[in-house]
Amino acid sequence: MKSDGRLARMLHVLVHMALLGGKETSERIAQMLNTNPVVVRRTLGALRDNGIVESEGGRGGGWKMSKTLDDITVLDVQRALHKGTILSAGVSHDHPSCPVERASNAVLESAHAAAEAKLREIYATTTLAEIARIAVASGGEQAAN
Amino acid sequence: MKSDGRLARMLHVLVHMALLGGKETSERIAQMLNTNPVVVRRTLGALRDNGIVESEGGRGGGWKMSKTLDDITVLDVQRALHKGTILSAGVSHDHPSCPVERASNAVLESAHAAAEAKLREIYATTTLAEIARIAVASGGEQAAN
DNA sequence: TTTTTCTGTAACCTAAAATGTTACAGATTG
DNA sequence: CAATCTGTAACATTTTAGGTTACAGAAAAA
Ligand code: FES
Ligand code: FES
Repeated sequence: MKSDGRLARMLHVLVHMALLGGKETSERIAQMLNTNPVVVRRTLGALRDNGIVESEGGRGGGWKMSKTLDDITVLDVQRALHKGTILSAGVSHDHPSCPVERASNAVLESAHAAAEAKLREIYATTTLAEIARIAVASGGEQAAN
Repeated sequence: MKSDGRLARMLHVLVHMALLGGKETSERIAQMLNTNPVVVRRTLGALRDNGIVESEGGRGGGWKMSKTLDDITVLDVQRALHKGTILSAGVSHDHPSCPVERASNAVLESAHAAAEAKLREIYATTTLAEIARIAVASGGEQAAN
């Protein structure tokens, strides 16, 4: 498949919106993401349904944040975009009654569950404010670009 | 894409081969994986190139293990199948000069690196013998199936 | 009230990667 | 030589994110 870049893109957009003032239109966000307004509406729509941003139609409308960067974690955005687990184990279903297949799957699933726990822990303790801080700190020189 | 079940399948096949005697043909393995002999050759071929199994052509040929279950870890099989990292962060490349995009990507990559470290640690300390033990212990009753 | 500017969706097409399939070439044994 | 295997090439299929086109509807502005 094409790799899933929604989480990275949404983090980018949210930090952008918070840092550079207020409302942004789908068209402008599409330009900064190098894509199409429809893709933006689709993806930001999921964040709206989870109370992270708000949208307003009509002239002068657009998107704005519903929370501050301090009140949004990476995990919040992740959950808005994908229900269910973050990682998946890639098990096999070739011979469901076979104990060996079940044991193999169980080992892989348990390992992935441990890795996912680690990932969720980091996502849950990383706020978008932290990303903004890193960006401001590291991007000072290149900001004039 | 279709989800990648190669690791799970290969664990299954290797434990099967070790437990149920010696040589197996691509045709027989394909039946137990509910697939095609060509898929089996492709996938087992990667394990052969990494010294985990050996193949022999011609009449009476087939596949057999090059090591014991104790000497193969899940990580060995993983590395034979995929070079490079296990997890990937799904970063964005929409605006490479933007410090915010870079910070977002960096945070995601670092989180995934931590999760991957956990995963590799488990893979590296789990031998196929352990999978065999779990299968034998849990599958006793259903083995008659 | 008409025009302009936005969002919201439906209904496609495209891309990428694993898997499945068909068809042979080549090796090895009997 | 015949039979049985592996090794590959060359497709077709499946899945899911992303991209595109085309409108409908809402709201401000004129
Ligand atoms: S383009 Fe606006 S923050 Fe990156
Ligand atoms: S089919 Fe042989 S071990 Fe599962």
